[in-house]
Amino acid sequence: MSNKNKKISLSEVAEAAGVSKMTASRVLRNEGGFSEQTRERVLAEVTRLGYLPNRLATVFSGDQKSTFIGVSIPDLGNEVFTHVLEGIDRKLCSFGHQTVLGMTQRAAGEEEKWIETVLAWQPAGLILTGRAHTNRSLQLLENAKIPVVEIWDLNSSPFDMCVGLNHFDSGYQMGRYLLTKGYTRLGYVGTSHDAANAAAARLNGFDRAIADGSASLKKQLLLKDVPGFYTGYYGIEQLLSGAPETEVVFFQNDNMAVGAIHFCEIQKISVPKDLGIAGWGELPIASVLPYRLTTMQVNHLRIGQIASEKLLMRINGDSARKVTDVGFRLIEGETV
Amino acid sequence: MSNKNKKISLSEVAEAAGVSKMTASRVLRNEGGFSEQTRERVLAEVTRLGYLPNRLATVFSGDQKSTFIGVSIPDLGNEVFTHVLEGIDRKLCSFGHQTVLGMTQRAAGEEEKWIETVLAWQPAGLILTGRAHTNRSLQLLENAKIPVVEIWDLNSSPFDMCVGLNHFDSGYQMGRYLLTKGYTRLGYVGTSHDAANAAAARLNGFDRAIADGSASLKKQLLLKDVPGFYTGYYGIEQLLSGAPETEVVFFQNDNMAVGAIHFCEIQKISVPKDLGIAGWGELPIASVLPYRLTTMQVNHLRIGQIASEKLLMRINGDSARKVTDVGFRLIEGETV
DNA sequence: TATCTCTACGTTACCGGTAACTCAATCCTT
DNA sequence: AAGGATTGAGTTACCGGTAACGTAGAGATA
Repeated sequence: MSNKNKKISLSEVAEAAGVSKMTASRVLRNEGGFSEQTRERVLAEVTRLGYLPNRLATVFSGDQKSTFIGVSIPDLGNEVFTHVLEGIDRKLCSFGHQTVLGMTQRAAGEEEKWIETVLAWQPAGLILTGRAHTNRSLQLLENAKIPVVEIWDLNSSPFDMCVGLNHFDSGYQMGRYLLTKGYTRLGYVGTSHDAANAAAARLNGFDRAIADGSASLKKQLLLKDVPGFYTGYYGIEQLLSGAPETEVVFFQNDNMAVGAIHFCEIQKISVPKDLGIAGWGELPIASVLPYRLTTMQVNHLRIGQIASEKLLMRINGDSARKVTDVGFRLIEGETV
Repeated sequence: MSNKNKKISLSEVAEAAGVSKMTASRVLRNEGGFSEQTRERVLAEVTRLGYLPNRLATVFSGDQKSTFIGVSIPDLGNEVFTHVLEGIDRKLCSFGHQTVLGMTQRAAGEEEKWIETVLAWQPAGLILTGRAHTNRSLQLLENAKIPVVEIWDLNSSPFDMCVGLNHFDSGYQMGRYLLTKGYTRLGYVGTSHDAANAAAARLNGFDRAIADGSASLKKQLLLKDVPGFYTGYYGIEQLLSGAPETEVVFFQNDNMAVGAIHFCEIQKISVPKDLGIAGWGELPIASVLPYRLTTMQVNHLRIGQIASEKLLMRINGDSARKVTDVGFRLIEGETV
């Protein structure tokens, strides 16, 4: 039945049906210009031979547009980005597009290499996490002439389009909030691993708020590890041993904050009486706590959905807003 | 500089360099048969024009093999599968392949549709989660003549290759373990949402162990929701209100188990004194607990890595074992 | 000097679809 | 009955690369 390693092409279907491949093509696209008899014969052969069209051919020849969308995210291990990716893929799928994944923050220059590879496949558009790109990356994007959405950190003058939130501002707001709570000796624990440098922007905002309020950032710790539960656990230990007078600590994300709370429980440090803890991102892990974690709410899924929507609009020739701010919301929990 | 919406092709590079496109092609592939002078002229034009090869053309013409790998996972919202996906993408990337993502378990028949779409792009191989496929899906895979790896649930006679663990056995072992701990009235809480039906297999195994031990499964609850923290929280509440005499509950995964423990804390139900709790999958969320959760350890990342390795071997013409069992390990925690 | 080989190219054909064009037979119109 | 429109096709060219083959000129060899 099936010839060795050779896929059935439209010509073979056409030949089997006794028509030219152009006629077969017309039948399959229901373009008209064929008789009912011919239609049935062609479709019968399609089924019998198990014919599947080769999208490579149509896209390559320029007759159809590609439906690939390249999506680069820093890290699947980071829960934050899997939510974003889920939002993206859901939306893209429902509009008949395919997500070509790239994890690009394991090594420097990885993004550039990935962009080059994926562009060679003629994608219809690109979604990139973060706003830092090499010059050559920008040149490649320029030449590609396809819509590009940068997500996560807001960029008032993006390469093309942008969806995210102002991480600096969210850090600043958290700083202001902690100051209004009466804290004067604040700490920060994060990692140097953050992909899009968004966490660094949050820290800068936090710093600025403290400077504006003339309090002091006693200690900031940047661990060389992934921003997870354990990093928070050991991070708080390390911070407190170096700066035991710290009154409140802002963490890179909720996972780390919850790790820190776990440490406090074991060490009988009362939260928030002895030490305040604030997280960022409103991750599911925080639901585990018997009280509400003070954190910053961000709608990750929505970032992905909006990014996809903008891209699809532009692919369809419509225009889309350059910058979309999804914002953030301070959750006044019970941990500060 | 850049012509409207038209990408630079090899012919244009060749023309600019004053050679035929064949010669330019030879230079780019470093195939030999050109002078140093010609090489320099061609490469200079490549840089100047920002030429990027069109992989669609070479793969389409059959001169090169595709480097796409289609990967279907049920749900990115389920942490378990993001770990598997991470393992897959890391390995594939490092061997120059691209992951084309598909989330296929939101609606029935979604997988079949996805397979058809992705096959049209001539992927080099496929990784599918789960072992249940429609007849037409199998027919499509048959015609495609590319390697396929089914992951997650073990299948002694897979379509092509298979990596995973025996979910039935893992449920059985958990059941046996709980019986040896002296429990006689056991419960189960899961969801009907489980993608690959692997959770159903675990429940069957659990059931069998209980039957073999002549204890009784008092109540099993299948919620119509995602298997997360909240589902566990409300699931245990519902189960206990219907069967308060239950002594121990096995959950579909750790997230649900931790949610249940949270409920117990609030209700002043002592774990494990008043109620035993067992999870499955050893997810990071369990690290939040001040004691070790009784659960089943599974190396998710490794499943993805092995699946990719087998696929890559077969793509390179080597043979690979049909079935790989990554196994599981009971973690005897402090919650039963 | 005639032939032979090697170098550095150029030419043609092909992959699998579709657009654009062509064309014969039939039907309709006045 | 002649001319025009419609129907149901077939033919050719093209997309961007590469394999396979062809070839002119230079240098080596007999």
